[in-house]
Amino acid sequence: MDIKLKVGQRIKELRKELKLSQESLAYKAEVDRTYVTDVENGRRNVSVEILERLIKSLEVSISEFFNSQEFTK
Amino acid sequence: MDIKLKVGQRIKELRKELKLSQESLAYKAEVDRTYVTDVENGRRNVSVEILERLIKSLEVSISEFFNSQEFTK
DNA sequence: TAAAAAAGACCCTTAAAGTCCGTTGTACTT
DNA sequence: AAGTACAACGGACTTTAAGGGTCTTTTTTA
Repeated sequence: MDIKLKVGQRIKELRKELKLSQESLAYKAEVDRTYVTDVENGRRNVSVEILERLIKSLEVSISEFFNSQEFTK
Repeated sequence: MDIKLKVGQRIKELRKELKLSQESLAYKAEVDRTYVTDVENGRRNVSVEILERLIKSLEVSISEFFNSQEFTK
């Protein structure tokens, strides 16, 4: 599966766990609301700096973020 | 520390383990020769698609790549 | 079941990612 | 001292990520 989609799904999963809306995640990570939509739907090829901000906003470490089935090959 | 530098150092570390030159890693990952230098030195804000190609070329999974001290916070 | 909130889609800029050319420095080899 | 391999650096260029406006659709909740 496409890496962009894997990342998007993982973000959505963690966001749901925190019961955040896309808009409030966007606010925390200081990105545009519509950008979060696009990322979650695998339409954005996110850079590591933006990804780091999103992951921090989801209150997990980077290794935790990627320590998930879809990233273990 | 800057995420770009953490990523760069991790790439360099794994590349050395494989005894690859920057150029042959670039060739495997199908990125530009000069780009690998910049990434390793923390001067590039890599996108996830390019990062995935680099990680694959380093013969580890994405979770293994990030399962390293500097990414566990 | 209507209104509100959240998510998604489309389209358009511009700032930055990524490429390609060359050159330079260093270390090792012959 | 010339030749080779590797890493680093710079400038110019092309492509695309990031951001934003606005509208539509879906989901939630009163």
